[in-house]
Amino acid sequence: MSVTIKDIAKSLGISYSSVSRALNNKPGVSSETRKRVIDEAKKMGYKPNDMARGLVKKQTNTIGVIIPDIANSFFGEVTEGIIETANENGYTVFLCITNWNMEIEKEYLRTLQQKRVDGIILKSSKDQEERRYKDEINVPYILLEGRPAYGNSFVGVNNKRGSYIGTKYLLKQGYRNIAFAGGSKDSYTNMQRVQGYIHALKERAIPIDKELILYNDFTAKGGYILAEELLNNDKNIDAIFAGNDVIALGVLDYATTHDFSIPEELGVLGFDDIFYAELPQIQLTTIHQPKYELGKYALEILIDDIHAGEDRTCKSIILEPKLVVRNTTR
Amino acid sequence: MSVTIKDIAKSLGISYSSVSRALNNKPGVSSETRKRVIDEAKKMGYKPNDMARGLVKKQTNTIGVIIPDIANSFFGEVTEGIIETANENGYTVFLCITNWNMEIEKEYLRTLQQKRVDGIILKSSKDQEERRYKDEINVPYILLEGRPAYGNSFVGVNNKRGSYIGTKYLLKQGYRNIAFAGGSKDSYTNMQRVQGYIHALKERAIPIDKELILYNDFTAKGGYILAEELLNNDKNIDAIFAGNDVIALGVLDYATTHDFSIPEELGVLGFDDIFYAELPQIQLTTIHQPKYELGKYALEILIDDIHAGEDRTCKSIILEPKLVVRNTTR
DNA sequence: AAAGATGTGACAAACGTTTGCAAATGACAG
DNA sequence: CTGTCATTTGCAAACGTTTGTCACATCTTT
Repeated sequence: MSVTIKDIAKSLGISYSSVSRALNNKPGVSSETRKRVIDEAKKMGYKPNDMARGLVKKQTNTIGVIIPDIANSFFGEVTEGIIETANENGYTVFLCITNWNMEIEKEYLRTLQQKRVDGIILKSSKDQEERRYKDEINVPYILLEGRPAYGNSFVGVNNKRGSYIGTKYLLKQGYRNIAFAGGSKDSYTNMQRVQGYIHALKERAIPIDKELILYNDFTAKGGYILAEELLNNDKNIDAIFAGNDVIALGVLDYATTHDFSIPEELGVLGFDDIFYAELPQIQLTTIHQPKYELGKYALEILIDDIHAGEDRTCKSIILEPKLVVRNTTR
Repeated sequence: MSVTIKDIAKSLGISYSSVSRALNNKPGVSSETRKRVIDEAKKMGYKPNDMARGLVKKQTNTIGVIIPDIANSFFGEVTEGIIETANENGYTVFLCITNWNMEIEKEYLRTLQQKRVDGIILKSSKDQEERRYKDEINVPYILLEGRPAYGNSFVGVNNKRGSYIGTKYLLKQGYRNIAFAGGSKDSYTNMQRVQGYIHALKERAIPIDKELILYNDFTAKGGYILAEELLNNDKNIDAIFAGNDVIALGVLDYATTHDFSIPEELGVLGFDDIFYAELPQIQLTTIHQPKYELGKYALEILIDDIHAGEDRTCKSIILEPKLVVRNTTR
């Protein structure tokens, strides 16, 4: 079928080990033979077979990345950080999208290991499951944005602090009845954000009203539904802290189509600072996460872990979020 | 290191060919041995090595997908169609993002072939280059959304017709000085859209003013720059047809921040119908492309081509776009 | 001119599978 | 009790590489 190292050897009348050495810039071949080999390889259109190579070298220079949703540009930007850093380090990224589906996530975890990737970066769709993976995954892996470390490396942001800052800001701006429109209740990230929100309220001795804390999906649709629910009771809600920017978008959708004036009548605060938060038509006030850096650090730690081999020690990196004020809060 | 088929064989005292047959549901082993093998494999945590397997079977059940930009949700949705259809058919997708960089594109093309993917779906960053690939790619591949077929399969949309419909609609709505804010001049897709625009104008005997047809990137920034240029001359432009929705977003950005009233004073028309075109804050009138289907058909054709082997015959699928009226046109 | 040092290239094993073929086993009929 | 099957199992080659070891030339050095 395709040209192999042996074909080159035969055509040049030398042994194929010499061809291999020539092509890999290994010592042990004269520069003259090396040149002949390289020319012949190009002429014959030789493409090394990474499977054969991987088989003997026991490494693939490939790392697997599993994320729930690429349409959410939060993950898009993180992924960008991962891929660029990977390429700079000579790794290729095998990107897997689970669509928030745990079955698919497990499937990918298996596939990646069968492909013998050198390491895995995982954002699980369900933080609870992560501890189980300890036994199932036997390559270096690192958890992204979820519950820190069950004996594995971790990169994430200080979610609790982020929503604490955000809630404090809303209070400072004079909002009094602040609701929380959360994502999945199963999400550790989400619950951390709720914690920060509660913490800020308690600090000001404001009683926590459980009915103001609702959960749905991390989607615009989820936000729309929660907004509808929150704005149609007698609670006089004057601000909604959304679990993330996508949710906030759904909240804004409901609010603008139902004539709530923003930011006077209703303040809206997001979390993530994805790229359309700053579109002039949207101008969402939000908590900024360093997304590209998240990906970059994840990959860098992973590579450290890979190089360290069996006796790797796990690390956690927690980055600090910050408030970005735009037009959806007064 | 990790458990192999030989370890299982040794531990069970049988030959490793039997283990292989048992694990692959091949005939030639008694159901009793099969059961013992499967149990032992699970117990030992056996994970087949896809590289070794791929080496002998000469197939990887993996297809490579190369796209310029995942942040552009047009590609995001197409990719979704590809990945889901692939999984349904037992294939895994190796996703590669080039960032509109031809160097990276070529690099990935090489990498994918070294990994011996069974086929490739390619959206090139520069349609011109595609004809060159004929010799460089020696696995089945299919071009996505660009110039149809140089002897390879193709899936795309009728761009010319799309912009023809769009321009006609703008005229019908009473817009008279319609400019075109295009993406890359190197893009065949882009030029087809320009053609459709010109065609519609000519049909109405409106003279073509070259100064109203400008090019930049397929980015929001590009759109912003072009809008600035188009709206600051004496041409009295009353509508801008953007090369795609992302460009349109940039146009809207400029227009709203510079007090053009939309849609009265300025009509804006996009192309693609990506998801935020329908956000209530945006409500962009645009030409809809069946994105998911584009990806789905691309994959299906590719699989056909793979199965057909050497004597595959190339196919082209051209889908029809349609107009979606929202609020950026009167 | 003999001995050692050096550089070049060939040979073969190994990586973890699949699979064609041969061998062993057992059942059953003649 | 032998011969003929069918079934189950084992052996070994193959896939395309990398790499340790060894043999051979060639070139110094004394």
